[in-house]
Amino acid sequence: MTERSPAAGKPIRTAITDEDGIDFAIIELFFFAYRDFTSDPDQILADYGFGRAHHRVLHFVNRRPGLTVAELLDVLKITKQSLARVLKQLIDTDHIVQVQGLRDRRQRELYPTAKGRALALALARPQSRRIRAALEDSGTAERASIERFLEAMVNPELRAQIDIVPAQTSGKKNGDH
Amino acid sequence: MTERSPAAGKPIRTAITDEDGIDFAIIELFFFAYRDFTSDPDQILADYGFGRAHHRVLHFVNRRPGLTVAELLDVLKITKQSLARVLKQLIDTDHIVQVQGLRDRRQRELYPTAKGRALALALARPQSRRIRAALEDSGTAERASIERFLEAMVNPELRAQIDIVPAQTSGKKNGDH
DNA sequence: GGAATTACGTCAGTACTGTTGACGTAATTT
DNA sequence: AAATTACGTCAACAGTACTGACGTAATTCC
Repeated sequence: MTERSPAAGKPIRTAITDEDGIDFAIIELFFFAYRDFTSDPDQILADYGFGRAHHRVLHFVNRRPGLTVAELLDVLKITKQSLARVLKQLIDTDHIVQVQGLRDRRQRELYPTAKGRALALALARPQSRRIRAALEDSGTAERASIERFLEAMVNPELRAQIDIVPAQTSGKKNGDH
Repeated sequence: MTERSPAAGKPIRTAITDEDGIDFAIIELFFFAYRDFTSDPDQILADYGFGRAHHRVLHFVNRRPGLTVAELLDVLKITKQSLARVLKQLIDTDHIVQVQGLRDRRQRELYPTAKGRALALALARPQSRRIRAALEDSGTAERASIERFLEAMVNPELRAQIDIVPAQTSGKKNGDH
């Protein structure tokens, strides 16, 4: 009974290889890297009784203050109901506030509070530290390669989402005059 | 009532920036990239009634045939109970077989069946295609940078897990004579 | 050889995040 | 005035993760 099921297929004893041109090396690296990348904030979130979903909402509301619920759903690619619970908790705990839209009063613009801003920063800090460490000996060229790669991994139709953030690396700040 | 909660904090209307040296650009790219990276296999898995957990188990059993349950738990960093259901389903559907360990008969060595091997390949294919497309115009140097970066993102203590896979890029196959 | 430990399976209970579908309301558009 | 849109909410459910506990067979320790 312990051995194997009666009519089971035979065990394959050779490791899967890069046959068929499958890039297992990067597939696996990506899995490990993302697992550890998310583990840092997870520990902080646990103190607040929050999960990864809260983190994502908090992140994007801080990155794009004033975005509407519909826009947030579109960025996160989850359903309204999934967002509802999480968003409600963030509002109840005063991390996020809703402001009625000016143009369209049906819309709720989402903004972080000072508390929400602080938490978003606290969550991003270890992740950024990890990235900085990983790029330690890398020059700007390597960094550019990595950014290009990650961007190219995103579905083309959705790449627009990435660029919504107000470019602020250069001197171009707010104000359009 | 629609406006804002009574004693809520004031909305912050400026976007979070790279102040404090936080690398939001890569944090966000990593999120989008991983989201889309996992979306391809998710669709295939749905046809089988499987989820992401099944994928991960299937992947590692194919990559390291003969690994034990304990080793698998260590790689996936999940608990026994989380693995149990998923593994049971994969065994019941004849994707994976257990073989009693030779050295230690308490251990169950896990092997893919032909069916399990085929599914693992089918799941990896779109991911590999996406990676290849993302690396399209990249040379070997860029690829190396990206691999180095991803590896450096993994917790140092756990980097050993990555190297367990039998190196097979070079001619060194099985057999030690 | 007997006791402790290990590897694994399993049961119970719970939490978080995600899904679909339906319904209501207020605001905007046609 | 009617249709549509943006949002909130309710119900029901699924997948994946957790903790803690218990049992069994095999191995190791003394």
